[in-house]
Amino acid sequence: MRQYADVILSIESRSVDRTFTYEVPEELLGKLSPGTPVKVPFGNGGRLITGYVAALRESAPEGITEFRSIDSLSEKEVAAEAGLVALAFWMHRHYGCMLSQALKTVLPVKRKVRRRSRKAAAAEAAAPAEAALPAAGNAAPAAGQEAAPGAHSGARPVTLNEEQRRAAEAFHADQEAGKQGAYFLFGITGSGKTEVYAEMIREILRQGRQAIVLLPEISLTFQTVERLCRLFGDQIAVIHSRLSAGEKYEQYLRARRGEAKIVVGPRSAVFAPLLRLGLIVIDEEHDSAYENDTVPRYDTRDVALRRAEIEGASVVLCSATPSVVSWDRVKKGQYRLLTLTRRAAAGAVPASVEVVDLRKELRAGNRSVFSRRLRELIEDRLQRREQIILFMNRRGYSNFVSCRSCGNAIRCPHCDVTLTLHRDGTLRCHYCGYRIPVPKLCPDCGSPFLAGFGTGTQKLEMITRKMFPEARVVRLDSDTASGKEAGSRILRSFADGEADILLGTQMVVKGHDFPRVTLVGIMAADTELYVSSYSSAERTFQLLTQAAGRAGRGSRPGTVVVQTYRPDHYAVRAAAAQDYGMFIGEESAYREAGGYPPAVHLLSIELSSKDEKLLARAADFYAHLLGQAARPHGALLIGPADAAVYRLQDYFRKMIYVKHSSYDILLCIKNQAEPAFRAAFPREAGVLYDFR
DNA sequence: AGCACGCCGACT
DNA sequence: GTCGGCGTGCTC
Repeated sequence: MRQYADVILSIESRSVDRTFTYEVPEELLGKLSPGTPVKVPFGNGGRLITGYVAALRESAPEGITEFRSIDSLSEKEVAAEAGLVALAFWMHRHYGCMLSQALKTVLPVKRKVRRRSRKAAAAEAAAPAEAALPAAGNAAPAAGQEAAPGAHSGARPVTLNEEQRRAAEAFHADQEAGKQGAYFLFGITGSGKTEVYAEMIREILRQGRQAIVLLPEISLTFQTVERLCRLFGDQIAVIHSRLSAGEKYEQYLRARRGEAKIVVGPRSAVFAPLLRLGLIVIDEEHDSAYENDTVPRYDTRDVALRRAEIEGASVVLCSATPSVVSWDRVKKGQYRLLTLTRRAAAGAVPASVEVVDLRKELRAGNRSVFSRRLRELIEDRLQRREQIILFMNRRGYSNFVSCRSCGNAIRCPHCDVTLTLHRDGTLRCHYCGYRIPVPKLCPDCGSPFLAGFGTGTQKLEMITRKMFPEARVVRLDSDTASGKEAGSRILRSFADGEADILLGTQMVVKGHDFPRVTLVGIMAADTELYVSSYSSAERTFQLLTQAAGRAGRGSRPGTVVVQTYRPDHYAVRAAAAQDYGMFIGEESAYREAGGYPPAVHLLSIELSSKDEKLLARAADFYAHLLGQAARPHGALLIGPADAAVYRLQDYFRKMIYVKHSSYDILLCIKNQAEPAFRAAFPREAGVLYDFR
């Protein structure tokens, strides 16, 4: 009996982007399965190429008579789980990337751990779970939370409130009935979602299965990681960005050997090779960190759902501010909804929110970044020795520097954006990193009258220190958090009460639990609203609600001050009212009327080139091809149009959009038009596809 | 990707 | 006359 194997080659080229069928030699019969790495002869020279078995077959495919034989097993490579191979095929189809790219994405990177000092190795052997924690972590309890003696001994029971218990029991009932499925755990900020999914994980462990917990950014969610480590001890393998490739691989091995039952990590952990996957938790489901920004541009939420389907596992998405797409699926019954409506900490109630109209402040003669109300409340909190968070969605010192004589703002020579002034006297591009010292004279007209406009976190820090000299202030943004563990160190010191005011960008609002914070100030609520994107209102609402959720998590009630020039905008009003229903109602109507996801599926194509003329020709040609492919399906073609930032790092960029109610039809249109485009522009223009 | 075959310019 | 440019095409 002859056996054949379909093999995916490790060659990244569209021309070999399919499987090739080889004969299985006698000595390899029974030794191959989907995911086995092999060496195969390929091409005229018959040189040996690494590939992965995709499937085994008993009969040869039609139309081919001559077969080469698999040479040998490839010992150097890591074997893939069969489920992950299936997932790679799905990603190949769903995101239009090459099979080899999809497979590479799904496989752990095998690399040796560099030899460490004997001391470090000994410490690790003594406390394996601690080695898995973020470097500075070591399961130190956060302020206001109980220390957990003997945390490493295993799972510890937690008491859930009535609501939490009901949510967990709904999951348990389904599990006992053998029903796998997708759930949406919708709970207001501070309602104790972590405890609920921890309970679900416990159920999965009881079944002898394993779980994956996905978090948006590990360094900024160290509190959640620590809580999970306290609950599950050394059953956890934590994957975080500061681990070397070898250390990551070691954690995956622990999971595959079954030593670790739970893998906690960022989006790439959705591919963790587990023996018996039972549950994937996606915490803070709405976070844009779940969208991969390089090829393949996968959406972790969809990958998780697909992987769970392949392996017969369940998925739980969690958020206080569900993404519009996920909520649409809840409404369509694709996710079972579990709801938490009350804050879990004893006596904690949702914060009260005050909206301050900055236009009125200006009219009243207050030109400071602090409204009178916010200033008053900060003074009050400082007096009562309670903590404050200030959120400002822009880093640097001044937004831009412009000339008072000719009015020109100083721009990046590589990107179509203005340069941001930083306190060290440099002008920086936040898109490409370009930096120069601030010029003495205007580069356009030679005038010495240059001035910075707008406020970033650095300037806010300076103003805050000046206005509240007695306050201890720390700043958290990508400038101060650039070091190894700088981000979590700043957050930890704030949690330990070493500062009164924490100010910074998005990073300060990401799901932290600081019970002593009773005031959150949102300095400019509407900056995001001026970004021209169909999802800017969604991002604004999420940001404001998450920021508001940082206040009043302990026993003292919290207050949130939202400063804005757009107090009438529904994203601001809904966030102030902490009313998700109000937001989603308005937002769904807007998406429906404008023809944006989830009302339709949207394919965005970004073309880029250093050659502007060539780019224009390529974009026109591709739009023409796509138009031809789209017409019979009645799909809508938009563009080509210049990207929002037309020039980025010396590359010009144009966008083409295709809209249709069916995802499959969008894929089909892309697949139909792409070969002709590639034939005409083989490599001069970069193309990036994004399916929503 | 890599390696063949293939048809036009300046070199020992 | 031949050596070699890289355009096109194929690889189970």
